[in-house]
Amino acid sequence: MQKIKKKPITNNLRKESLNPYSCAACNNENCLIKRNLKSFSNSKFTENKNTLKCKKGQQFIIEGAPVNGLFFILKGTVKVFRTGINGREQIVRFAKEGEIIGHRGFGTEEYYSIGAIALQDVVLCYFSKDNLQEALIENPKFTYDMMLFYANELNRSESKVKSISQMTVRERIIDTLLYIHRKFGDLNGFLNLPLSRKEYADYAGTTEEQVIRIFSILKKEGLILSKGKKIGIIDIQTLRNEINEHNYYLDS
DNA sequence: CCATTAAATTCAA
DNA sequence: TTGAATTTAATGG
Repeated sequence: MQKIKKKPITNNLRKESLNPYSCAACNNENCLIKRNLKSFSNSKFTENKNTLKCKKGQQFIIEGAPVNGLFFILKGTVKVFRTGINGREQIVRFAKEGEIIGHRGFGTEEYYSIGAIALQDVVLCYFSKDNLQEALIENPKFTYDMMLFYANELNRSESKVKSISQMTVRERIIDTLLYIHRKFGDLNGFLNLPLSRKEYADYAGTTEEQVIRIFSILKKEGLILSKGKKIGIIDIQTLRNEINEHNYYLDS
C-alpha cells in the first residue's frame, strides 16, 4: 500500500522576497533562536545566517575540519557520529528540527571531533562564529538558554558513558529504542524515525547482527514489532522496567 | 565474521 | 503504477 501525501506547497508564500528559510517564517518553537527572536534588538543577526540544503545521506560536517560556526536544523533529522578505534562508527546522538549541531567545537576547539550526516533531506541554518558571538554577548536570555542546552547535553553524554560501560547488549538496545521513542515519538505505532539496524547498533555500541538477534527475541516476547525498517514498541512499560531496574544500582 | 537467501526500498520507464 | 535493480534484513555456518 502506498501512502499518498498531498502537500499544499505554495499557499503561504506571499512575496517571493520573503525568504522561506528566514527565522520569521520558521516555526520550530524549540529552536533557541526562534524562541528568543523578539529579544534580538537588531535583525542583522538572523539576516546574516546562511541556509544550506543537504540530500539524504550527505555529510555536512567532517571530522577534523575547522570550526567556523554553528549549525541549526531547520528541517529534517541528522546523525552525529565519531569514528572509533577500528574505523567503527559510534553514533553520538540523533538530532531533529530546531537542534544545534557542532556546538561542542564552538569557542574553544578549533576542529570538529565529530561528523554529521543527514538522515533525510535536511535544511540547515548556519551562523558564523563572529555573528553568533555578538548575539550571545548582547543577549543574556539567549545565552542562558544556550547554557541550559549545554548542561543538558553534558548530562546526557555522561549517562551514555554509564550505559555503554555497564549495561548488557540487550539493555543498551532497549535503551536505544526508548531514546528514539522519547525523542521522536511514534507514528501509526511505529517509531517516527527510520533507522537501519546498523544505525541502532552504532548508537548502542554493538554490532548489526546483535541488534537483529535481540530484535527478533524482543519480537518473540511480544515487546516490539517490526515491519522492514520500521520498529514499533508494543509494551513500553516492560521495556522501561528492564532498564530502570538496572538504573537503581547504577545511580548509587 | 562471512555467505546465502528473503524481504524491502528505490528508481525509472 | 509496475517490476527490475539495488540495498537491507535475517539466519546459519
